[in-house]
Amino acid sequence: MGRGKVELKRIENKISRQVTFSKRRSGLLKKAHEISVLCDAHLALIVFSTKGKLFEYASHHSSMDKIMERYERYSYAERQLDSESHQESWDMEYPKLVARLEILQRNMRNYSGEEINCLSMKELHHLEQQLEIALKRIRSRKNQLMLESISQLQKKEKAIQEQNKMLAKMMKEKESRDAMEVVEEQNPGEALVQFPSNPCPYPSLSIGDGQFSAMEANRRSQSRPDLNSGMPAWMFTHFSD
Amino acid sequence: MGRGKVELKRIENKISRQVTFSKRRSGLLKKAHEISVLCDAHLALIVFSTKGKLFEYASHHSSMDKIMERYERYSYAERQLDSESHQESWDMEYPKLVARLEILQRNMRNYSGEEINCLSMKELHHLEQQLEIALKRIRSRKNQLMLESISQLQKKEKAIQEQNKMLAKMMKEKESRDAMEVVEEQNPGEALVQFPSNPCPYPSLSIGDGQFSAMEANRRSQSRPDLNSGMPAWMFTHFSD
DNA sequence: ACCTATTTATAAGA
DNA sequence: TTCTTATAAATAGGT
Repeated sequence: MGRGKVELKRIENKISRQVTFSKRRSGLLKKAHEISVLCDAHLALIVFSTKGKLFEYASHHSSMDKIMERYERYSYAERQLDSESHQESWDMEYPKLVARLEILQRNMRNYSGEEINCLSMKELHHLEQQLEIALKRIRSRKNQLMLESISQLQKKEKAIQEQNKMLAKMMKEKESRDAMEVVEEQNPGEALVQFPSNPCPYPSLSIGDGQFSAMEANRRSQSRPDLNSGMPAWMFTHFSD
Repeated sequence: MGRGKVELKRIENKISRQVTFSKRRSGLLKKAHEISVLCDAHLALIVFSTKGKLFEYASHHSSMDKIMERYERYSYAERQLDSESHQESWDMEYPKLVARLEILQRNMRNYSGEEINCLSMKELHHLEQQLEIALKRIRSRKNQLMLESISQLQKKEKAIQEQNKMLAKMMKEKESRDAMEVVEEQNPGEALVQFPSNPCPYPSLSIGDGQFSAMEANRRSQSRPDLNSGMPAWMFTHFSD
């Protein structure tokens, strides 16, 4: 509709794209409003421009949140089925864990808001089960992290012991060499036992440090009150944070 | 656009409302798609018909979830301020519990998004504890509902037994009266025992029905697959749903 | 932002 | 629901 027909493809000219966006956006919002009034439909419309500006419409009936909440509840069943298949593979990759947690949060949202006053027994029960699942997953992930940490620690322990042995051997050699020198040169001005200035030519190892750095590289650091009762603080010191 | 002009008001005729809905819905979805393609806009559209059927559109760029998530991030700051004030009191009434759950979700949201890839042990642990708290509340609420239900049932049971007694008494009286009549009138044409056409002049009572109607009045009714394993379905029959 | 030739959407009817 | 068609609306391209 307009002077010329338009192909359904991205408008390359930035200016006319912007103009078209503005025109069609208002058209879309208008039509959304019309259908909601004429047909008594509940609807929500969210539009982000290319530049990230937000425009939204929600029918008079309900707020954006209400509708999104309803949507999520609606599509819960399907999602559940989607993720059901992953149920088994528990050590799933991070992206999947992300997705799962996203769904979980969504579900939590569903049950909050004014409606929680009116949650039925069934819904409460459902929620409870979801949370139980969430907990299971989180614990499984925690466990995985701990096991990884333990195995890392064990590796490092081994490496350090290796180093120890080596050092002990070096020391012994050095001692015996020194003793020989003392015997041969009789020069008491020198220190009897002298380590090289860098006593450890091997890569420095410290237990429990940095083994998750890749994983946790761009985590935001936020100060939150620490509610970690039940696990003594020292337990966390093996995990970079 | 069409044979006649239309006023912007709810179409009262149910049939034409439905027809208009169907037509305009597809128009709206089409336009939504067009603007997303032409202008490279990210958008999400959710439509519920009056009867509760869901229609949705999400631009190719991102899933519905992504867009809703983005939307929520957008309006996150404001919400945060709203609920911040409720932070402290812990054993609170429902409205406050609602607020608390909102905060919980918030926290969950914090841990999701791309950032979740990098959750640390500490953060996982924190999350776990929050979920445990949420579970506690939900269970406590469930318990409360069950206790309420039980006491309601007991009340009704009593009332019905009361009624039974009364009916039995009435019946007995009627019988003896009839017997007397038979003796006096010797008229075998009439039924020997005749209840009034409405056998129960008392308000009809049914166990376990409607005791939560006020609370659950405006819950939407949607058919979802029942995932409530662990509690037999019949258990829910005492709760209106 | 406004204008208007055109294209599109759709109301009514079948 | 789907199709047809007259007409109302939306809007592309221009100012």
